[in-house]
Amino acid sequence: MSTSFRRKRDSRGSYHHGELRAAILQAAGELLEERGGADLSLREAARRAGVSHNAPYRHFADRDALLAALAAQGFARLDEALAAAAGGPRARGEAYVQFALRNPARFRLMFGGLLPLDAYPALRAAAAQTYAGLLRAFEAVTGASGAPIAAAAAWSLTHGLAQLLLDGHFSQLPRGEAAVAAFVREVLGAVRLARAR
Amino acid sequence: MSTSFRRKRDSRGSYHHGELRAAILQAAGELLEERGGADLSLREAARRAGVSHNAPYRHFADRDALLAALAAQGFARLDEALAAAAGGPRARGEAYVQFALRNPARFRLMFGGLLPLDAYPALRAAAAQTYAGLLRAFEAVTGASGAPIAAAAAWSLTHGLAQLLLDGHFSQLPRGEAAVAAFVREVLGAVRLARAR
DNA sequence: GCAGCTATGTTGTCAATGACAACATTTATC
DNA sequence: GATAAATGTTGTCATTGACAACATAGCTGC
Repeated sequence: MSTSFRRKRDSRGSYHHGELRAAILQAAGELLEERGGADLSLREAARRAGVSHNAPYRHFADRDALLAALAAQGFARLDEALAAAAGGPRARGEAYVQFALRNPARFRLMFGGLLPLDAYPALRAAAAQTYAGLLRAFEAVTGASGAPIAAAAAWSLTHGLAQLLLDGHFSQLPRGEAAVAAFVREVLGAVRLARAR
Repeated sequence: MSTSFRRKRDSRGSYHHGELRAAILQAAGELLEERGGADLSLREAARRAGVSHNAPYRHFADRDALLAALAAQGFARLDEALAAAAGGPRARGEAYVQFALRNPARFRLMFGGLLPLDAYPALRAAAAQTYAGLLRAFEAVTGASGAPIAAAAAWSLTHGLAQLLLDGHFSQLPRGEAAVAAFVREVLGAVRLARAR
């Protein structure tokens, strides 16, 4: 599927690509999951998209800007995954962890601190939107006054669990997706949020 | 202080450094907090330690090995900080978050997934020891059977909170160390761990 | 239809880096 | 004291991010 939009309308190699920004994002996204964010090179993404080593600079100011775009894309996808998870906060938590485990490099890029959030307003906005969705979900449960703390606690719990699982810190866990899912349910279920005062 | 052990016993530039491994670790540790783990270069660490660009390779197999050593050092320091935090699990949680906020780059290196944990047994051991300490602390509270899940939940909560704070995801927070500490207490306090079944 | 403008790719180049190889100098061992 | 093993150094290479200069395509107004 990736070659279909490589050249615009004729197969003789035309000078302009036409969809290069998207093509680079796509190639970089593949590289991201293959090699991790730290080893993602602009030049290799360009090679994979079939363009010269400097072409990406027309669409991304520098390497960090490309990473930021990938991370923002990640937040958008996470939002979708959370929205699709019907059920209460607990179902959302499970979806959150599942997203992390299925997109490890992407997730690490989003939260690994490689990128200065403040330098990329679009990225910050994407992250803020994820948080806002979480907050709304909690306001329905705890009432508006207790929501911020409850949401922060729930997000922390879920996020930390995802991160620690990704890093392999629960090494006593049996292998297998089902076992992990059960563990996640158990951990999330072990927690009660105190009522707002 | 860093120059005192630079040359062994005479000030005429002797060929052998004598404490190079420690000196490189020290220099790299400084660079880590200044620039973050992603931009830490072996060559700059060497320069800072006053040796040639290739000297570090006598003590570290490659760049990742140096990072792994820094991370392992980080786990050891975290252990100390946690052990020093008298009081129940909650005090340990606060100490954990505080460690992260005071050593952001180190913390990210420890948990950022830049290093494949399994490739560095010493690193894995250091991380496992931190977890073991946590487990012990919880066995005293919840009894042996409920401890693993309770400890996992507590660690997840604390770790996630630290990570999200580091990334600046709670942007509505007022600035200042005291305000952050209060927020941490509030979030950690909002959670109750269910009793073991 | 076409003259020029702007966006988009390309080639050329540079300094920094990680890594390897070959060599030099110490320090330890017998 | 000779000789081996450690430890540092110099030399070199391919890769990379970034900048500059150039080339080509597609669009605009006429």
